[in-house]
Amino acid sequence: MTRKTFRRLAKDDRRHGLLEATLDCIGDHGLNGASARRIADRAGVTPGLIRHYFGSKDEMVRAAYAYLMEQLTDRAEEAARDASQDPDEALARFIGANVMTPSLSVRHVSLWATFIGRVESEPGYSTIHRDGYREFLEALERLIHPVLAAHGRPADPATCQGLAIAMNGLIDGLWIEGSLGHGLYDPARLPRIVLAAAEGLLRLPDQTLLRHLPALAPT
Amino acid sequence: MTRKTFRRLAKDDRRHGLLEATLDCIGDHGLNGASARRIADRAGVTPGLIRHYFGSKDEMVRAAYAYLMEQLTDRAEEAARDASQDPDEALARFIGANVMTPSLSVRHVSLWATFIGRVESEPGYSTIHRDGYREFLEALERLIHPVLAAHGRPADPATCQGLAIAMNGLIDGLWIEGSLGHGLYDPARLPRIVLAAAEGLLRLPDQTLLRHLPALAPT
DNA sequence: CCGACTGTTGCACGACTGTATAACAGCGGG
DNA sequence: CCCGCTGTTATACAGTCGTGCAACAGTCGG
Repeated sequence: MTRKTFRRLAKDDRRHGLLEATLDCIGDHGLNGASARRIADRAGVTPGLIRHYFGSKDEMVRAAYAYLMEQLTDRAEEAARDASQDPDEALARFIGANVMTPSLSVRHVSLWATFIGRVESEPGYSTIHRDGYREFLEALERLIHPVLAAHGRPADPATCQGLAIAMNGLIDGLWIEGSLGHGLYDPARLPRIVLAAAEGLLRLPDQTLLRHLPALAPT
Repeated sequence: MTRKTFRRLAKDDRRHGLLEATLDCIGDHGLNGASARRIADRAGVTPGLIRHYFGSKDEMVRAAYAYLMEQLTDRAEEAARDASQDPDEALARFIGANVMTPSLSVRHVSLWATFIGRVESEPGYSTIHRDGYREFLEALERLIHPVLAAHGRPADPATCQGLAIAMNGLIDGLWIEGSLGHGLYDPARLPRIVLAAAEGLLRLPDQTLLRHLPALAPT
């Protein structure tokens, strides 16, 4: 009986590996099938390490949720930062990025949904959810405001927030259904659909956002 | 050791009771904590009955998912059926109903999300999801078409479907975030927000849908 | 009122769960 | 080069999981 050989990793690398393995297992098998043994296996370690790094499996799953939300919001904000100085284009890029790969991902949606399903009852989840949602909403408000102002539309905070709430709903809903790829329509239609809808939602002139569609072309 | 007294129930009543208990447990404890013993307990029976009625626990959970989706789509279509002959009002009622109680329910969203999280990997779930989604989408198309036609807007099938897809996203997203009640805004604002957004999305004149807001007042 | 059908219980089984703990071994500092 | 720190493994444990099966008892037709 020879003992398994191993490498000692930097604290953050090991944590990172365990969190990724946790998300992989939850995505593949649900919170149910994501047992400590399976996760450890996927990460290439033994279950005891979970205790060492996170104290308990529950704590690790909670950390994985926060880690996922951070990934998602970072990616969205990065898409907006890529944009040129044009506020219209920035908004179009931000909105469009959410319904295209890599954001349009069945893995991400599955994980997101799995955690959302536990937000109500699992202690600590609601805070993680609220923080992620608020961050997304505020990013949206920051992008919407200059666009409204540039087109001479009312842009007071209350109006902006209401529009951001609606826009967030639109994006979330299309992101979810698009990612799940049920085959009822071609997901390639989504960027056009979402930008057209966003234009209407904000009462912008036709093509204000849609004309930036080519800029969204797959990298 | 005295044996538990019991009543023999009609097949459908017992099935129904088990499905409700399944959803209750999944809502409270997730797919994880919804063990056969706990579900049976909640239904007031012993775990053996699950095998008798559904063959296996997995099969019962699958049935519970289908049962939930049926509940959700039925409720939405009922809201539209309540509407008067006015297409605008019918659409407004349908849209609004989805972001008000009883549809706006953390229990329903939690259950829905839990199942969505498993659509990719759990055999049989994708069919249930697709059927539910298609039914919702088609209901939306049927409601949108006459409204577009009445206001002289293009209403060809492709346009209608694109708008229904966007509208479904809008409704879903607001339903989810609104139900979770994270405290970032008052959910009572949602009917106004969603109707205003829907008007813009469909390029309808102002107040086309919003003027039916009072008709949505809590029953 | 009784017999029979079957819905329902109670229990046992092996597999798997999370985690506590002791022993081991990789790796950096001297 | 080797010592010591600690990241990592291996093992044990009590609890829970889903479910197969035999016995019980409610209910209905006669």
